[in-house]
Order: sequence, then structure tokens, then C-alpha cells
Amino acid sequence: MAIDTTGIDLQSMREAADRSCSMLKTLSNPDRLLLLCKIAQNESCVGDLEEALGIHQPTLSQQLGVLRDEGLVETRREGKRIYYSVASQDALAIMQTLYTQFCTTKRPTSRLTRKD
Amino acid sequence: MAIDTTGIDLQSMREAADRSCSMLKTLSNPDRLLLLCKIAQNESCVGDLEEALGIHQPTLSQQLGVLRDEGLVETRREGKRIYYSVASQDALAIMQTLYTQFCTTKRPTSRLTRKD
DNA sequence: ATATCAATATATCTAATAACATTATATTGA
DNA sequence: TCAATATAATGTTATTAGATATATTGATAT
Repeated sequence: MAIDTTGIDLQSMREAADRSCSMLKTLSNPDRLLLLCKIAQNESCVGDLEEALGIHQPTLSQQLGVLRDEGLVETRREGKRIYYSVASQDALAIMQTLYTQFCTTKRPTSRLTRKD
Repeated sequence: MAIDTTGIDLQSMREAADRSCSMLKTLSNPDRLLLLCKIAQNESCVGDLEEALGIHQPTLSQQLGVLRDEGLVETRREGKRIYYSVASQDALAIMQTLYTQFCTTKRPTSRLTRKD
């Protein structure tokens, strides 16, 4: 079975669930998820993100702070700018799953490439 | 690139993010996540879950209702009992990812099987 | 050095909302 | 009528979003 928890006691399961949920909660905000998607595609500074998503700077910094606190992103300073990149393979794996489900399967297949 | 959103406009991305977050939010509660894990392993009735997780019945039914509303579980009645099973492949995929990250990698590798 | 500006972060507050537990009651089947 | 489950109603506590103001840090010009 893919998910086999038979060898794990309840307390360990609760701990794993807590850690899982902590990350899921951080991901489950549309602004943050979009931020991560943008960042995953290319390292971006706050100004880039502000323009790309149309979110006000303080709100943006606040959400980036949430992502930082959870260890999902890391930063690099270059002069006045601070560049963000994805730091968590775990988060990337979840995003990849979401991408497959919500970004690819719901879009119509191209007529040029579809074989039917 | 694994996650390529360059061909998606902002509005579509927001829609995908909203749908993603809706599901993530439902998953990001330890009780619900544990419920899903139990249910994923074997179809369970409410009494089973109540005993397994030690959650009071009304609270349990409430959380199961949340899972139902989001389409993550489905039910089958057998006499007085109602049996729950996982209905969403999407949720299972996320859970699988979480399982790999939080249930397997953090546990010490067995000394019998580790090669080092 | 100092003043200043640009980029980002942090702090603080408020209103809105949601989450959760509890208790009570309803439904359905045996 | 009992057992299993769901729903409703309620109260409370947490969260959240967003706004505004302020602080920090680095670059630039004087």
C-alpha cells in the first residue's frame, strides 16, 4: 500500500500530521502559493513579485515573511534588492503535485498536438 | 522545468491557486489529515475512527462533513453504519508526498537494511 | 561623513472571518 | 426503542487580511 501507517503509533502520527499541516497551512493561501510559483520559476526580488502579482509591498513582505518562517524560501541580498528562491524540496514536491492536477489537467489539450 | 507557468495568464493562475488552496486548507488540519490517513488505509465507519483517533462523535462528524464537502471522501451505508473511503486521487497524491516526507524520511533507517 | 532616496522589513491595529468544542436534537436503520 | 450518525445552534477563541506608519539597510550624491 502506498500510504502505510500500520507501523506508526498514534503519537508519531500526530507529530507527522502536525508538521505536515504546518507546511500545508503555509501553502494554503493563494497569494503565498502564487508567490512560490513565481519564485520557483526564477529567483525574484520583492519588486518583481509586487509587479507580477499586484500585491502591495507591506502585504507582500508580510507573506514572504510567513514563507521564510516556515523555511520554504531563502534569500540573497544584492545591493538594495533581496532575491528570493525556493528552499524546500518538500514544498516543491507538493507544488508539483498541485501543478499537475490544477494547472495541466484542467486546460484543454492543444488541437495541434492532440491525437484523437 | 517541472513547474512551468509561463504560458498561463495571471487570472488562470489565480483560479488554479484558489482551487489548490481550497483543497490544501481542507487537508491542513491534523485531525482531518489523520482521518484521511486512516480512511486511506481501510474504509472505516465513524465508530472506528472515533476509537482510533479519540475524537468526540459530533466533532468527528463535523470534520468528516468538511471532507465530504470538499469531495475528498465518499460514503457507503451498511445498516446503521456509514463507511468512509477516499474519493480524491488529488488528495491521495498530496498525502503520498507528505507521507514520504514526514512519515518515512524522519524515521531512522533500519540498521539491518542500511548500507553504509 | 552626512543627507537622502530606494528597497524591503517590521510593528501595530482593526475588522472580518473562520475554526472548534460543546450541547442538544434530528435522522435512519435494526 | 436503541444504536449510529448527522445536523443545528451557540459561544468562544483564533486567524486573517489589509492598512498605515515606521524602521532598516544599501546606494548615491554632496
